[in-house]
Amino acid sequence: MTKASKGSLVILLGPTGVGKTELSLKIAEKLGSPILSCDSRQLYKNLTIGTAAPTREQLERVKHYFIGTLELTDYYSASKYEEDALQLLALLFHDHQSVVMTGGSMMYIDAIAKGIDEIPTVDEQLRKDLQELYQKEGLDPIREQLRLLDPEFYNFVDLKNHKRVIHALEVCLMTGKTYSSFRTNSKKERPFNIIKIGLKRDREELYERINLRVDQMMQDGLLEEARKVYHFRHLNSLNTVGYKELFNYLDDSCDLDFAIEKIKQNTRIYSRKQMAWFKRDEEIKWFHPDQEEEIIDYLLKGHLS
RNA sequence: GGUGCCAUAGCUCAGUUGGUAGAGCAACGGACUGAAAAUCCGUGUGUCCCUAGUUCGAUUCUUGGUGGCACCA
Repeated sequence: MTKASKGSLVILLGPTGVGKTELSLKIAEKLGSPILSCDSRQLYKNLTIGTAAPTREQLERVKHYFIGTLELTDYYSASKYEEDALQLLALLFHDHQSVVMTGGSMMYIDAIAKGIDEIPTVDEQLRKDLQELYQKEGLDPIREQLRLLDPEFYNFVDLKNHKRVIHALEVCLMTGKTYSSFRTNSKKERPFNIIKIGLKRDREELYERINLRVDQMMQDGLLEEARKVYHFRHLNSLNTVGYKELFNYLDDSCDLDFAIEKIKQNTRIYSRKQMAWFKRDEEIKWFHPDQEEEIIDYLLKGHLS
């Protein structure tokens, strides 16, 4: 099989607010590609304003996948995304030479580009039970069990991070094997080329865009959107910047201005975490979002098959 | 105009019986494989308002300013 017949996945990544959506449309139009969203929150229905999902007009310009396809109550994960996206890509590469993937969910991107280890999905009841134990007795008894069942991971893991500790124990209890034994950390081969384009702005510029975007979201009716999903507030899908802060306001535990400031602040912090993650990825070729021509040049001259 | 109180980190404030200072929040750095917009870890960034004294040494005490607040006119 020649390189040319494989097809190319152009991954457009970068921190929130940098300008991925608009640029992804231009590039997809230029390449005649569909867009595959890689955003752990835009996947959900009814979160369009707060997640800055593509607008109806934008969705009409280019065919999008993985926007608003999940119910707020649906369970989802990076590994499920890997599965779903790979399946879809196999289909799309039948009649497209390239597909544009865009989004900022770091682990989802890596799940596609590098793969994620095969770890069994945790049984719902077991998760509930451990959650209950954690609520009642704290992390100590869970840590202790993990120490006995998987000393290797116990020594490796951040013991203060309850999510990691609990998940490792879940897997141990469910499979009867150590969690470590599932962690191979190997890079998976993909049947397509991968080109990573990173979008970057000066911090000051990015922060200003984020602040303005939050104000715009409020004008567009974010508060109303949050109110509509308020009764689902305990779900993971709504443990999301832009919603959790407004839920506090709706609970009467802070005033609206404070909630809005918190949204801005938490979005800025999130953007930094994204940059910290992306910084380590040496496969990324970085551009400013205004460098549309350069990016397309880069893709056409030798990088696209 | 008079009297009193205050001035310390980006903000709100502790504190130093005289040996150049510390909390919360913010800010910043990092980790990250099935909940990841999640979760967790780390870091003090400072003309202690200015000036002149006393002192081996002043952010701390004294003098005089400047600014703010309160009360009295």
